[in-house]
Amino acid sequence: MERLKARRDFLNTARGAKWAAPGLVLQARRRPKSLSSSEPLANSETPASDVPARIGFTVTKKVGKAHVRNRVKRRLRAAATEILPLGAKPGYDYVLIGRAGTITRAYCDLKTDLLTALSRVHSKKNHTRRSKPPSDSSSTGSVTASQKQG
RNA sequence: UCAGGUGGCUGGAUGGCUGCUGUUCCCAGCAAUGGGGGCAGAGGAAAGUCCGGGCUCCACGGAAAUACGGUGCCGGGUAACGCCCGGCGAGGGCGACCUCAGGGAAAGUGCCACAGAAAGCAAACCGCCUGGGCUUCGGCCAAGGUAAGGGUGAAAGGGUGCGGUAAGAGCGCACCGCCAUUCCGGUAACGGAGUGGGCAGGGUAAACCCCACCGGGAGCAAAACCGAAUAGGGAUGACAGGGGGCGGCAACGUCACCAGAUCUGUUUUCGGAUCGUCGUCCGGGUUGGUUGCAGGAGGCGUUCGGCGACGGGCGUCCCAGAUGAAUGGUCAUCGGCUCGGGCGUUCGCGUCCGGGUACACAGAACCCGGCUUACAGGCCACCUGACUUA
RNA sequence: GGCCACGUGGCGGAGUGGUUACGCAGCGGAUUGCAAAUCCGUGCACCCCAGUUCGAUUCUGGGCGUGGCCU
Repeated sequence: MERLKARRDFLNTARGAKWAAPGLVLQARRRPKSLSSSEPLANSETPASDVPARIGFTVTKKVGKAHVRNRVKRRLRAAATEILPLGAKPGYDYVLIGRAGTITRAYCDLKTDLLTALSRVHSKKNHTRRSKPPSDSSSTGSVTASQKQG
């Protein structure tokens, strides 16, 4: 699977849908054609379904020192190569963010975390983060939030 | 047996499934490429970036000097070092052994708060003593000699003891310390012995400073090469703006009109500056790619020289090379750690059963020599002290 | 990866070898019918560990943390 390498792609993906599991955080976004930077071949004639999904990893310094971050990235990469061919959609960019609990979480739980995060992200794929949150949050909370914004 | 000291080593193991990077071989293919196999793949600190080099670029006549920074007992090792080895001195420990930025304070300057009479040049607050004067006989006054005692302080101008004296004082003597000098040992730092001097010269140089030695600056994101698309720069060639009317399907032709936009000086009048489209060429070089980039002050073994650091000879081996960054993920068994229980015990622990487990510190990024810091557990060698037994 | 700078109350921010200013914030009081403003008073600090020194926030060494630059 192709990897995300440029900082611009990571920032674009962070504007998409997001789901936080106990073991990881998943961000996903359908790739716009004009912003596909690292692929000069992807012109407008190829449909989006032929463009493969891409995956990137982010582990910040808050998680730990260098060898801890390496280990977190390896576990996320192993889980992604197992799970993403089952649940990833073509034309999407995915970013997996490691957390402090990634290194201690059991591997099967990590895989279920990734599966639920994929389904959650795809269920709210039409909404960006700026729009109203989906029906998970209670109605009173959304009302107060809208009142505060007003 | 217990308690220590020094030096060195190690840093979980095996297997199954499934991945990554480099390299090589085989097969298919014109090629691009695809499939399969073999081999190699993190550390003692890879860390901190604190020193020293290699290498690259810049500056420069070889270089030297000023400023600045660093180092600082002596001798050796090394490419070099602030590192290492051996020795010396001082301090600590019963000892094995450990620690030390360990040159110069009689070249100069500064500082030593508070307290204290006095903080650096010698002086005298309370005191002590002598003779004199006055006296209400309690003492007081001025002169002189002292620095033993008190008090302050981190520090008060050698220390202890004896003699000595009106009281005292290196005033005299003994020992210790200090200074100068001679001889001996040592390459030297330094040590030992003798003689002389009654003793001057407080501390601070991780305060300025003096002396000796070292240092041109920046760093592989250095540097070299290849090199698009877009925007922008330079040269050159061609065309020159806007809306309207008329003719024409359109391209375009023609007619008159307006001279444009931005910034700015100025009260205004009035000025000043910049700005178009297309083609070709040149130069620069952002994403990216290649080199730099792993055969090196290399590792291992052996032998010789040396107390040692280390050096010489011989043999043998090629041993990570990623770039959003590979060297793994997961499962099982064993091992380790830990918890609970049973048994034994020389009370240190051993063994059996069951449970848990995150399994020390920590991830190469151009390379090398050091230093510093972090580190569960385990192993080896030598040495010291105490106790017991023979 | 490489190269630098800085750590002082809750916050900002001076300072120097000898018990650390100042401002805002906090607390208490005065003033006011009640508040604000004003005035008075008060508490809270030199990142950590060693060394030099009689004495370290300062000087030196080592850690830890924060920030910046090169791309």
